[in-house]
Amino acid sequence: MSNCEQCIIRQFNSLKALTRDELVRISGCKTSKTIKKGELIFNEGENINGVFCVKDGVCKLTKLSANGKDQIVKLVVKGDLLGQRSLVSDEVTNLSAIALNDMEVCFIPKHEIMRDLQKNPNFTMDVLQQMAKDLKEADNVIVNMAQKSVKQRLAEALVYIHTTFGTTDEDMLSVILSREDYANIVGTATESAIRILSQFKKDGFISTKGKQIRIENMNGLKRVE
Amino acid sequence: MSNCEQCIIRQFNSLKALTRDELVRISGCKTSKTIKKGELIFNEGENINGVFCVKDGVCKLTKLSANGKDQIVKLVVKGDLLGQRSLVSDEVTNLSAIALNDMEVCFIPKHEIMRDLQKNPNFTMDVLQQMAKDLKEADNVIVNMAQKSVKQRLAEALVYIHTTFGTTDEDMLSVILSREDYANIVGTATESAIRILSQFKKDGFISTKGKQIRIENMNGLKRVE
DNA sequence: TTTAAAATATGATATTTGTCATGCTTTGAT
DNA sequence: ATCAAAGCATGACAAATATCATATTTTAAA
Repeated sequence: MSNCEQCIIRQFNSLKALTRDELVRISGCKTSKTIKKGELIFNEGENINGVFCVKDGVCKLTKLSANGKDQIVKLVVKGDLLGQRSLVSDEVTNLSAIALNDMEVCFIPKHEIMRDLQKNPNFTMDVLQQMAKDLKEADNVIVNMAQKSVKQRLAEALVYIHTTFGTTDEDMLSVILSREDYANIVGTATESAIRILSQFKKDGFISTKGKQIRIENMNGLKRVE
Repeated sequence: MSNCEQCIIRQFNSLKALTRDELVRISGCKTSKTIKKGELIFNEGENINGVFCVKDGVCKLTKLSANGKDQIVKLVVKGDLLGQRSLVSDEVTNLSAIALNDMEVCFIPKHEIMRDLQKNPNFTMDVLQQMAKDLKEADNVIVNMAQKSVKQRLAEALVYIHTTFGTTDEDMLSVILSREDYANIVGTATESAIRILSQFKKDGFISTKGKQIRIENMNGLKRVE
């Protein structure tokens, strides 16, 4: 059983605000999980009752819309805490989480961490700060959705994924998404996403090798209108 | 000088979690302001350094997009706290706030309320809950923006404004927005918003009298595709 | 009250995006 | 290795939305 106190991942999220004693207790009650690519971590409408600390891998947070399509609301990176909102509200979650590659996560039950949330102001403030940041990002997404073209949004998504998740040795984006995923990030039809990616290839902005994508001209993408 | 302890508005936001002593102190340092319709309360990029407790009136939170259009991200009601995020982060605000009708607000300086945020866990938890709720709503807006048609979004906006802000004696929506505001809520061209409102009139879903709008057939609006 | 400016309305047209159809590739299970 | 299923690609067309032009109405200032 690994140990939260020694876990480096902690530094990247609100758990860094916990004291040594709190960490020891959390260490004792957490459960580690391995999640395979494509697996569901939790589903919209479930009661998740805890938070997931993402030690490795990436997952998507999606929400089913009325027309039956999934919208990807956020990509969650290594280091993030998943399900923070479940700590604060007793409602079921409004999002689903699905692994985009193999993941390592620790699950910390709500009732254990709630103690800390109530007693350690540093921890609470950190959670609050994280949520404020999420909210600000959500505002940006709203504005982009409302005011930018599909092509611009897709270009930005590629840049975002490049800067956030980085590249492989061959400069390929290290997070591999299906064309449908790209469509669900920018909120368009799958065919439209495919067409625009093809266009980007013709323009020399990207190159592809199977599902892998390499950005060839970052500035080109940033200038898309 | 009015008194926070006796103020009913408090019941509608996180300030309800403050103790009597805390309220007395807040009462002493707050400033009341009257804001006229159309006036700017704060501007994107400003350091607001406090929260506004909205005693009366409605305002819009907007964000300027790259193409020069304002996107309305949220409408703020009587009872809401405005600028909560400034408490948590030291960054300048990412939004502008503009009054949609005459408003009464109290401004509470950040350094005063921060004390409470750090010392009263009930208050902190309440702020946290409010932010979690805002975040959930923001997710819904993202999905709607991405997946629904302009017509659907505009229909929903009308229903939302009806249920949230209510109507006058004559059943007119009590919040009066320009067509441009409607366009900026749903993220479309002003002409498109105007056209769709005209269509809704022809369909008998709404009637208008100047800028005022009356919903004539709520179910019709809810069934728009 | 008059009058200019702003907001609303609507037509014509261009552009963007979605939908349906069909063929080609890749992937993964047997 | 083979084969079906899933994913990718692209054409043809339809629908939604944006843009530009111009008239009409409303609003607010002098």
